[in-house]
Amino acid sequence: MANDRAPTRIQRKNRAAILDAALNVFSAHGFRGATVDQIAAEAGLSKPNLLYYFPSKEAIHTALLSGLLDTWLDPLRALEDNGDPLEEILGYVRRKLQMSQELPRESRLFANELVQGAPRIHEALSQDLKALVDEKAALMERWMDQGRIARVHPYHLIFSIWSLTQHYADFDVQVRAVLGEEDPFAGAPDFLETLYRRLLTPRP
Amino acid sequence: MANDRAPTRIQRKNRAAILDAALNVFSAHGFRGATVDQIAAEAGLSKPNLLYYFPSKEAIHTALLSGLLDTWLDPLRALEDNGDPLEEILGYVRRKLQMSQELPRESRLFANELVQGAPRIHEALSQDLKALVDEKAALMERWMDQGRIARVHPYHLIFSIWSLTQHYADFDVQVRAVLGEEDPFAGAPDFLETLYRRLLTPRP
DNA sequence: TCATGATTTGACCATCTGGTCAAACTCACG
DNA sequence: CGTGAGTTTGACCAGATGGTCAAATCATGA
Repeated sequence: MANDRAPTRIQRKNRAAILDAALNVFSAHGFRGATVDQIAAEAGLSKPNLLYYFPSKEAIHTALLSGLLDTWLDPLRALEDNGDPLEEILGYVRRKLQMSQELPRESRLFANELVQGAPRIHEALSQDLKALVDEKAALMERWMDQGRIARVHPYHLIFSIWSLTQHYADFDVQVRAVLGEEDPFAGAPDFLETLYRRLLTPRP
Repeated sequence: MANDRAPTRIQRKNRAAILDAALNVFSAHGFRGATVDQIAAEAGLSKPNLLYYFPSKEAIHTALLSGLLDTWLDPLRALEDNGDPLEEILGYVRRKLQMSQELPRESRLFANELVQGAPRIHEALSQDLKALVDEKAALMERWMDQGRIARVHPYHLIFSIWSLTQHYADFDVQVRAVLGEEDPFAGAPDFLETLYRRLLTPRP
């Protein structure tokens, strides 16, 4: 059995292959829409073989989500009180947008989970995520008190960054259907920079 | 059989009940995650009875989507060249936000479909939706040419309105988990009005 | 009222799905 | 090379799922 000793070479390879395949399938069909057979096929394993590495479909999903949640929140964690507040926030926007471009599957994995009520990560949202957002919102509020950025509702400001950047990954089909040939990520960075500059530049 | 003659009273009632139940189930679980039994139960019908009114699960889904697409795009259609451009756009934002508040199931239905690659409405997106957006983007571009609103990429402007408003319906769980007690729709209208005023107010 | 079409249902079916298991195979290392 | 742990698989299972059908029930207007 795959116990909790140091993983063998084969274990590492197969676990990684399974998680990658699961990311493809879960992000494309949601939890209930994904099938173990499909994940196994995509990972190049038989179904029983896959279930030798993870005890259940649920376990794969959980492993994926919890393994990715940290990565997902890293850009926000990196928002700190160094230098110019506006540049800090613009940096966060840029990093988030870049993640949408480079990790669209991860974005859609979370989008699927959230839009369906987040039954499996609700706790992480109201614990870890809330704590992190509370902290960063407080930081932004301090910047506003000091007049270094314009005053807006800090939580809604954070929501806006999430929604504006993840939109390009989560609703990629729609964006591309509307834009036609034009690459979404050509115009997005400029648009978002303009938006947040105008929103947050301190006004007299 | 339910043919194409004028629908009876019972037909109207049951079809409506089915579509309402289907909206609940599809918006909560996505297409593959929804089951016919679940929809039938929620509509207060037996499964064979439900399948007497719609030939298949797919047919229910299609009927729902195409019936709702028009409603969904109405606010954008209402954006026209009357009065002040900025107020026109703010009105659009307000209507969209109101829809997120009042019709969250509809929003999540589309969100589910889009995030999973929109296999069933891809055509409507690249035909009707694209045409409508092209038209309204052109209108906005005219306003920008006339200096009546500040210049930004008109397509990304429209995407931003979609993402910022629908976020509150689609990712409701996350928003509420982070906000705690505070009602999301308390702060959202002000935040969005401020955002679009600052973004679009013509600058010297 | 009663005949006829509309509506409803229990029983059923084929397929899919998550998961199990014992047997077979492979690999690393003494 | 042999051996025991690690790995893989074909066959299988129970329950869920989309869908069918003939028979029963209901509603309505002539």
